[in-house]
Amino acid sequence: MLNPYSEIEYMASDMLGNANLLVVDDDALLRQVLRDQLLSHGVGQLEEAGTIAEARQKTNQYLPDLVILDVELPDGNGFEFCQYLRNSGFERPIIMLTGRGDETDIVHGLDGGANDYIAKPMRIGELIARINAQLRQYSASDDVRFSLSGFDFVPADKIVKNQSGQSIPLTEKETMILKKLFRSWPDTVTKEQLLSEVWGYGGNITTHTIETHIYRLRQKLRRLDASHLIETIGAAYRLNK
Amino acid sequence: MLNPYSEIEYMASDMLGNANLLVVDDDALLRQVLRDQLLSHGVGQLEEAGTIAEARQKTNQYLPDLVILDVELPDGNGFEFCQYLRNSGFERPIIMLTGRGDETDIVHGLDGGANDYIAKPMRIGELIARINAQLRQYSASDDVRFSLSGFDFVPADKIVKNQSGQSIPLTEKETMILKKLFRSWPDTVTKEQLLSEVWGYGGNITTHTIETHIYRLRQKLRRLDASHLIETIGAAYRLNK
DNA sequence: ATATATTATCACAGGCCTGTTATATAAGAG
DNA sequence: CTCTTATATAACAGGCCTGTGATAATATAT
Repeated sequence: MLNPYSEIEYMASDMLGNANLLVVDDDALLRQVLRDQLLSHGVGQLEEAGTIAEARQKTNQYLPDLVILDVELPDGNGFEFCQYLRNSGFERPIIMLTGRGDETDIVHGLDGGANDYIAKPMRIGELIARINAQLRQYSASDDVRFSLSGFDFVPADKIVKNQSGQSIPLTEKETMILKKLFRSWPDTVTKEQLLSEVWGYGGNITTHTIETHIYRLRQKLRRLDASHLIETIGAAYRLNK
Repeated sequence: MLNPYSEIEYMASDMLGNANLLVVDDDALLRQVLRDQLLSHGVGQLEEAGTIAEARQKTNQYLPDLVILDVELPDGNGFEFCQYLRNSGFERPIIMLTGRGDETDIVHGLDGGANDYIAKPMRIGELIARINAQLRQYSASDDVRFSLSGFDFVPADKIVKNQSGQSIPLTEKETMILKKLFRSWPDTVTKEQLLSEVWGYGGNITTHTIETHIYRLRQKLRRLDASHLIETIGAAYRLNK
């Protein structure tokens, strides 16, 4: 299981850049501070809500990658909204924010489906780090979805969608290849990387097989007007914006 | 995406009972406190290490589901060991524990691959809740593995292993069915649940198809001397210890 | 510019996956 | 105990997946 000979250095990736966040807090001043800080840290997209009603609407509309949720809100409390989200099938990270740091509150929040719980006044660097940690872990979950320039890829369903709602089914191998490409974006992925990631050690496969699979993927993507999505960079492939 | 009509109440499941934990701390007294508390909360299995060398050995030997890791250790620091684990391919939750609650330390720990970071003296209820939260999230990751009475199931590899090391490959559908069964254990899973979970709405499938798949699964399991693993309870199935 | 190597495209075929049909066995009702 | 229903077992066949062989197009080198 453990491979002590790995030569790849662990690097905390900055997930914030591709993330779409929702901040739910009735304190407009705090929202502003968070907005400034998150934007300056390069957050992908940022939505805000001051009430639970608004949060509910924005969650549905934007399907954020992560929710930062205050406990005390004018039209209800965050614990209930968190549970509502979980009951609705929302599986993405929720970080609760609160003025009270009581242990019972923390336990309540976490047991209610929150992934993390931070007491106010929070330190912005810690918050960013915790957001990154949550996004990092979520990116390894089997609920994860990827989006790039309007195209949605849902590994669990093995489909790619375009903005018009057209959807194309993928095979197992195609899904694994695309997953690797999305996870590595904006970096390139060599054929050797695909070999070891998708086929593993047992695979008695040449790189030519990969070329064929890429060809088939491109064929399917063309039907979604996404023929440009996979580009060839030397002996590697990369997703193109 | 969101399904506001879900009738299933979100329930924070207690993941601790099936978990195998490793506590790394040089303070024997603290370890004892943790051991008592975790055992009284029904932890599955508990290993301890006082040094990094010991931790390294025990991680390899037991492959714990979660690591609780102190920062200051006699033969090195926890940050480095955390990174070592990540570099080794260890993807399971790591919760760092430390006397210092400096923001830089927290950021350092989280960016170094830790999933959570708690400052000492920690409150035991919070620690338990955070352990549960991490295990809960990990159980949705695509790295997850399941074990029951000596049989290992690795969804990502689509295989089942027994203790003698024999391994049987599973098909896609078999893997999904077994995943649902393991996730629901020790509860039963009705055929209707399998229908909606594995085939979803589009599936024009009768419950008889499920019976066939269960039959095939049992056939494969028999080759591992695990014929007893799937039992029939009325119109439902369940994993048997 | 020509030769060589790499990548893209296309067709083929074996094999595995999977839902169905058919029959046997077991469970449950009256 | 008998009849009825549900579940288990077994064989079948169509279809999809996937690696490979063959050829065309493109890139790279000399």
